[in-house]
Amino acid sequence: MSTEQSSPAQVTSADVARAAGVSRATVSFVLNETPGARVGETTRARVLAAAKELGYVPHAAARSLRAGRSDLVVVPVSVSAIGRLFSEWIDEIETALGQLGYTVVLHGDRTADPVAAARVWAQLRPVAVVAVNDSRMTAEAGRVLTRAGVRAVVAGAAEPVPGVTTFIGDQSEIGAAAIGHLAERGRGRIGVVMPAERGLSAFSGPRLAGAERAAAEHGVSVTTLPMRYTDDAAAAIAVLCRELELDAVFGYNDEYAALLGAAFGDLGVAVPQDVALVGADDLLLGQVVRPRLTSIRYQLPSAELFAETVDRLVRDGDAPQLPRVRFELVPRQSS
Amino acid sequence: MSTEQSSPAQVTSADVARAAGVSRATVSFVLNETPGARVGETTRARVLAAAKELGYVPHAAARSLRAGRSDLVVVPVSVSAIGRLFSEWIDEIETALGQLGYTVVLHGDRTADPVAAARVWAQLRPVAVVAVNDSRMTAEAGRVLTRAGVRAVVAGAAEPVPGVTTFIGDQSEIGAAAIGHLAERGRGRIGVVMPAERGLSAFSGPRLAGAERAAAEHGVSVTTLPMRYTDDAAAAIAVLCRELELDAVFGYNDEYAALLGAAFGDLGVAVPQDVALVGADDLLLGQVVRPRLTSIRYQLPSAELFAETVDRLVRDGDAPQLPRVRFELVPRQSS
DNA sequence: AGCACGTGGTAACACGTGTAAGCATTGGTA
DNA sequence: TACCAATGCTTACACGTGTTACCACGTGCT
Repeated sequence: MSTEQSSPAQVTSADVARAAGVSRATVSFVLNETPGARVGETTRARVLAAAKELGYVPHAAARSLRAGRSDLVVVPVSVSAIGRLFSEWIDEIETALGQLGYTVVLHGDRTADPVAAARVWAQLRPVAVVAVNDSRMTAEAGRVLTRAGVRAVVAGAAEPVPGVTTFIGDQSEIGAAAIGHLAERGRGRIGVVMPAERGLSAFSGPRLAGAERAAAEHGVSVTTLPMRYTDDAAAAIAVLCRELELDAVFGYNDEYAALLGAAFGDLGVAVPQDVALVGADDLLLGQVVRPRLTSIRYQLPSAELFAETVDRLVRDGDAPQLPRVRFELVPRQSS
Repeated sequence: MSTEQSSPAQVTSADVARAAGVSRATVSFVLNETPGARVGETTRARVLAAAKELGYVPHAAARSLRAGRSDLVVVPVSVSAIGRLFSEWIDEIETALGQLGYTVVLHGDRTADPVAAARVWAQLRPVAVVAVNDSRMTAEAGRVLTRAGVRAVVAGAAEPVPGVTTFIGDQSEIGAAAIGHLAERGRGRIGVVMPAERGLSAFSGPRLAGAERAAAEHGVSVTTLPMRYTDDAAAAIAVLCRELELDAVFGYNDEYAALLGAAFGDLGVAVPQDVALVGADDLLLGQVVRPRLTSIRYQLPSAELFAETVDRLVRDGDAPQLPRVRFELVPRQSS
């Protein structure tokens, strides 16, 4: 009944060695093309054939356990909480790091406690953790990771995080730019949309803070407008804006601003005549809606530069500073 | 200079054992709360204190190597290639599986060859691979994974994949529903947008096939319109539609349809009078633009049910069939 | 013959963990 | 006193891999 060739549950390099009639060490030399090792041509061919025949796939855990380090890069990010801008950037970073030989995985847990989250990442013993837009990368979280042998700990934040390679991009500048622009256009009673969705507070908090800072400078008033990303919520906020007699709204980003803009239209409120509207992130969506949205554009560092920086950190333990993220206002029809 | 308490590069359970003055086995018993093990109360406290003091984090690779299985679930998905609908669903699946004790990671490589991709996933020796919207989960890829000890291999596809737990949702029904709707409204010369973006062909191919099938049934004509997701490309396609005298367009999904709808507006082409427009995926975006987009709604199984199915597959090797994905046309102003 | 040396390969250890098996001590019972 | 059982802990092995050290075997040179 049972045939000899029924393969074991897990195909290991020992199985390949047995099939090729050589030792396990030889298999390792052939499959990894180990520089210093000498293996005969016929043996090499026999090993490769056996590996292919058995469908051998190396065990990354065992490999990294032995090597003392993995090729894993963990990127904490909640897929539903990022717009197109960051999605595409992260996609490019994955590709760029992949070409450098790293295995990138995204991890989307929403553990609130930074240290608990860091502990989860640390369990995987990655060679790098890259929190491009995750506010949980605190100094203490960084220590947990460093202690677990993570070579490159990178965070995007407004200010340097001690012990962490910080990549500076101050979201509050976005809020400030939006309010400054509206104030210059003569608006004085300004609403600021705060998304109620989970996972977005890392962005919305700083944007609001920047808005309030700029409002104080320009002598205008700011009202926070908590809003969920639904049709009904937008309609309610539009009504509220009219009741409060606001003459401008900063919509957090283009998605929320577009939704609110449509609600204004349904209500007969003219944009920008009655209410000026400013979005952010410069998504294509802002050019799909009418009136086209005034927005604020990011200039993120190229994925290649970013990947190279991570690679340097892993290999040398040090790397040149990444350029600061720059923001630029793009005026369109809505303000 | 050097103090005794400078901790080693990697804190292991042996370090904890040394600090607590017990054996490594005892440490394992305490930290894992091993059912059959008996450890005294004072010893237990000493171990916990030492672990906390040293900031010990277990090594997932070593653990799963010893245990023979990991708690990893790999979800192949390119973050930039999915809309809001799938993003939120995947987010919920992550949460649900996380509560069942799994560690979910998203992996976004775009290796074209299914077997090569499967080999990359297999290296991580996950306990499950869940390809909810990845066309690379072929029968052969499934074999590679099964051979590597993956217990649950799940795929979303139009037809059952041999050897893989398939979760049926036929994207071609979307194209068919759109064309059927347009034909019933008296449209006869219909364009079908095909996105040129990488990673979307898994969706667009079946949708086009369904459209062509329905067109043959209803005796209407179909023209494919390859389009990138940019303002300029949409404008060019709009001009093309006018030249070809099309009276309707199925826009692949709401995002592409909205972009094209705006281009029609700029060109003075009236929607739906001159050209009817149908999107898909029922994104909120479709209700943000004017006219509101007729769309096609998905009904995906709940994340909890999905997670439970994966869990069953892992534990029992078998699970009840997931409900088929249902599609429903939502008529609005654009058609 | 004796020696050096290149070639092709193997044996054995280490990585960090979980757990089965075993050992010492203690208390209770015959 | 002798034996059993429970308690509390340790010793030792296995998981799959990479790599260092070593061995066997020619072959050419002195």
